[in-house]
Amino acid sequence: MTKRKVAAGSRRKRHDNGSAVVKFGPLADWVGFNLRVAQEAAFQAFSKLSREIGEHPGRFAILTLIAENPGISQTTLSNAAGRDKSSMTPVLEDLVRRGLVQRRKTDSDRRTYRLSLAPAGTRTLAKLNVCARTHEDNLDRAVGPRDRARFLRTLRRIAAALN
Amino acid sequence: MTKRKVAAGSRRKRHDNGSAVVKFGPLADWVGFNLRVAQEAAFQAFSKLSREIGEHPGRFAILTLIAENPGISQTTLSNAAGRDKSSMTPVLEDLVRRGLVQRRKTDSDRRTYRLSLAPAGTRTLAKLNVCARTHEDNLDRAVGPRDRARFLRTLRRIAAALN
DNA sequence: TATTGTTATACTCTATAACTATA
DNA sequence: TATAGTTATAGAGTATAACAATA
Repeated sequence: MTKRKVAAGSRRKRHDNGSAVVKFGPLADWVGFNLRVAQEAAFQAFSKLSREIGEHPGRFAILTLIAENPGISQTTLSNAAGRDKSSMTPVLEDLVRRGLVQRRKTDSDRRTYRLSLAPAGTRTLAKLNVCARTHEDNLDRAVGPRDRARFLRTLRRIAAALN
Repeated sequence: MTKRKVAAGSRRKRHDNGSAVVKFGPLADWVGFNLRVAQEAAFQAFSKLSREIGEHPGRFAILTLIAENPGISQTTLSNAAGRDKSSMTPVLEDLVRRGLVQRRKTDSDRRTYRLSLAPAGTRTLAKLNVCARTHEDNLDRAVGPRDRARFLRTLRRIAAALN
């Protein structure tokens, strides 16, 4: 497509069907920009895998956090996930409605819910873990086994430094 | 840990004001998860800097791409930014309205616009570049000068592999 | 017929503030 | 007074499909 016989036209972008060569300039060397592009690509890839099993990609972190911290409250969960508690309400509502998460009131403080995984939630999380494993294998291939530990350490340092 | 000896209360999370210690389990070792957390922290930090000069963080990439490719069309720009062309319409509308970007029709193909920076756009981009420089300095400090090149290479490999 | 850019529309994700019920 | 969770609402940011003008 757009072959053009080599430079018959005088313009750099004869037809410009949207696939013209674009210069990224200094953008190409900024860590921030490359971080965003890499994360977007990775998230898209994981989204695709999780949609194949009929699950939202964002549910993976939530279900894992509940599994690892049975009895956790919604507020604590929100903070761990880095979101406001009000953002969690519809998510939990969905997970409870679909029988993946159990909510029970405590006696000691009847304002809070204690969250835990229902059996269906454990099964869904297992399926999401398969997705994550596949995804991680793809990432590891891109990162390379030698650099993985160092790469992880760098990512953690970035998160720690900019918070 | 697991000190308990103090243990006046019988529960691990007496009041739970949302700051309880949370276990991240396997999440903590997934590259995908750490990539997301790092990118979110970095994006938040850049957002703060750009909001301080009254600009949306997302405008930085757009203005840079236009500056580096004067005469670029909206469709080409959209593809370079990885978004649908319809997503670009309100963004460009805003930039043109504020006098940062110039749009002119071409003679050769009167369907397309040719985009370029107006003087005000060049000035705004310069200010955004100062933000980006500051941001990049913070990132570089977290990454470390030795690892920077390797880190960038890894990010690019991830983006290339998962697309 | 195909493409550029716009419109109409809708969906996701997120936050802020006000509210309730408890504490 | 303060906190847990909900509600109402709004704002980004994005996409899909249909469209008018042009190729």
